[in-house]
Amino acid sequence: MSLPKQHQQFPSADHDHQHCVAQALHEAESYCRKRGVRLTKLRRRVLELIWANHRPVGAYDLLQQLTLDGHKAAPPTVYRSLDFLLGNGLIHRINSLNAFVGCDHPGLDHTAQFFICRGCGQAAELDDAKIESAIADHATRIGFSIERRSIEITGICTHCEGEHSDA
Amino acid sequence: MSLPKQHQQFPSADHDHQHCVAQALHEAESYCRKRGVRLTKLRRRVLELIWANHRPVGAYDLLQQLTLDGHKAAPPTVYRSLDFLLGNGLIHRINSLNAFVGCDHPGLDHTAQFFICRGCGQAAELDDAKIESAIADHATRIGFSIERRSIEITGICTHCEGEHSDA
DNA sequence: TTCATGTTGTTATAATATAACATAACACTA
DNA sequence: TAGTGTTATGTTATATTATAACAACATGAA
Repeated sequence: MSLPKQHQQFPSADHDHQHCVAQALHEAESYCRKRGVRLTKLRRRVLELIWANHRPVGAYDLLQQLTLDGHKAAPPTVYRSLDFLLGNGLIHRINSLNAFVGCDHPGLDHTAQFFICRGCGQAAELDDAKIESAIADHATRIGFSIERRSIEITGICTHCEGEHSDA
Repeated sequence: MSLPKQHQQFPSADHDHQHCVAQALHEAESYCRKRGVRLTKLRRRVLELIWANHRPVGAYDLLQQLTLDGHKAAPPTVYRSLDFLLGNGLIHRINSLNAFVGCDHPGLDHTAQFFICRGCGQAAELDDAKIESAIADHATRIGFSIERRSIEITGICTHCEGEHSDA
């Protein structure tokens, strides 16, 4: 029972995950209301499924979950919801995994870096000012105008370290 | 005529690209000899095709090039060469583009960051110590053991800025 | 030459993602 | 509240990216 947000940290195994999900959905609702966009039932459900844990989820996993719900869905159903959620900053895409993970502080223009544990599969979203400024500085130096970042660091998190020798 | 290496910079349009390719192939050969691995004709050709310019290239583009060569190739042919080149640090994979780009300073353990211009499609490979140490510091702080990095910054390079209003 | 290993060929298929058009839901207004 | 434009979803087909599995060939060492 701890770590109300995954922000900057890997959540411990016993954290109150129901709280993460509830808060994420609540924030998404208020955020969409504020922006005047519609968090439909389908989109809300997809977001909820993505938040099932702190691991990035693939589009076809989501599709399978929807099917288990009894929702007869096809790929475009999922991808359109994902596009909406991405476009409104409610989720992030993890390119190195072709997968999607919830964002715990919705907002279009925040930067983000991900540490991804190959042991437990969890992803921690960071917003490290030093990393961001180091990148921004380099961009300035070479006259590059940044539009998007994809910063994905893979390895082993503190909880998994030592639990198994390697894999 | 300038910029013998793409390192840290976007190459200008008129740089001596033949030189880039020749040097990359030469370095690859000596690197493979040193490591005792075989840069076969096919692998060398794939590497050469990747170095055709400073833009990341897709696997199926390479396949098409090989076919134009008269080489009747199938996807595994290309992917196996790519695996070899990746495994020996001769190319990098750009996850956000599902594409591959030549590495100009072969070596397995170097870190790398990419600035990718959506105007000209070129990718500049950086090795910025400040970015790397900012990431390493954060990893240390949260007890994360880094294995792989994928740092891809998309935007507009200095050569493309101003050339066209937007797209 | 023979064997072991590594490389490439070949066929099939998996996994991820989008195009294009039809239908349904919603929300505004007359 | 019926009509209308817009947004969202359903549906079918297909594009794009990547790998599995096994056969054939090449290379180098004994």
